[in-house]
Amino acid sequence: MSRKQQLHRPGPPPGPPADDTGCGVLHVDMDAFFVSVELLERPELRGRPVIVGGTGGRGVVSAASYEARRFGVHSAMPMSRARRLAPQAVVLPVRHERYAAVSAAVFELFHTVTPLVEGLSLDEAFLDVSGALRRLGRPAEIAAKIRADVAEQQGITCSVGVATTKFVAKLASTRCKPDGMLVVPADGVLDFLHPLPVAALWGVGERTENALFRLGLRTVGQLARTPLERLQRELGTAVGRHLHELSWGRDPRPVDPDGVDKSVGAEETFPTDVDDPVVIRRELLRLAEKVGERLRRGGHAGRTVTVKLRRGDFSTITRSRTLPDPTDLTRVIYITACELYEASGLERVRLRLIGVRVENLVTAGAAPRQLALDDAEDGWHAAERAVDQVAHRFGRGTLRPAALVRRDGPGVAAATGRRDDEGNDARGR
DNA sequence: TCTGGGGTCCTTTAGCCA
DNA sequence: TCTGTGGCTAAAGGACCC
Repeated sequence: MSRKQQLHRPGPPPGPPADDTGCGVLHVDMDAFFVSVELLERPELRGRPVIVGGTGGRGVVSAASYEARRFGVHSAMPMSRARRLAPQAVVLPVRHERYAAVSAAVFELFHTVTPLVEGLSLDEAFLDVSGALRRLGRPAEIAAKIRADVAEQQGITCSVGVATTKFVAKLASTRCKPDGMLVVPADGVLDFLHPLPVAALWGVGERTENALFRLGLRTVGQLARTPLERLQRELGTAVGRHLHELSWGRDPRPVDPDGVDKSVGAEETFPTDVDDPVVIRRELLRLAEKVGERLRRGGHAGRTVTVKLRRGDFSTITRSRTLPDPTDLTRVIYITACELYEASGLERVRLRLIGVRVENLVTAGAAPRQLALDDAEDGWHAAERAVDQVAHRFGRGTLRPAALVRRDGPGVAAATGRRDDEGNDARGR
């Protein structure tokens, strides 16, 4: 459960069906998705507090069953705290591939309703059903059918918000969880919105909520009646305008099925803080490999490489460099990341997390390349694509840079002729 | 209590250039 | 020639989302 989901309150009491005329936007949200998928294979756990999340020393909760939520457990909570709050809870590790498979099936079902499906994450999506009314019925009927089909075909429940805009549909689905549906009629938007707490608004997190409290604003209605200029002065022009628009139910964003990736990144929190540059560089290589492989798989290349370094005290810096040409090469990403790390002044500082990200993405085929480098680059491209293919066929890690092979690992380590902790020089591999 | 990992978007600052 | 200015881009940090 996200912080937003903690704002959940029971929906309106049952009454005559709300008027869904003009409510072409559906927000479908799976209930406790990761937990629900796990329960498909572990039905004996139904009705018990179940938590899915990182089981290591520094893990957090990814999803909690509604039984676990009764103990105050919610997503993003440190697992150590969750275990204290609900010691009897069953804790399961995250199995991303499993959730992705169920998610793909659910999205396939969405596409039988409308091609206008905008996924927000594995477990939620917007659907624009305004073009499907003649074929499938009124929006509320379509929503009910989706809920029934998901339950029947996948064995899990979802909640659906039905409204005129994405933002209101999303709020509506949150308010009717779990296993519910809520229609917000076009002429009832402000009645629905204005009593809600400001934190219900998309874009109001802890910081902004506190800032709004300092201004004496606790409900969406109070925010709506605050002059735009004052909001912009206190929160910044963009955020102030954004929240003011939302508070009046104005959200012109269409359901956009063609979202393109803007960046690809990978990061890792160490089990314990690390200050050994050799270990850090080896992790940078591993992360660069992961990012490079995903860039190539997605047909992307990017111009800007960013490294993220988080100290033991949680303070975080980022350092980035924009390259002359877009790249999808692990080698280039790794070299750049190492140079940024070395120039950061944090080489002997204890770090709890490092990350590598590539931004300013373009389609790989369209990326310009320096003529002088083309031959050498082609060689690296061929080599890295070969590694990708081996990984695809035999599994990740079958072929890997010598620097990533542990001395106690299977066989290959001996061939590198070096100690594991010397593996910091893969830049020349 | 002690904070993951994948992202997007916004703001501020600084340098470059016309 | 010097100075101011505005646009643009890059870099860095931070808030927020699921």
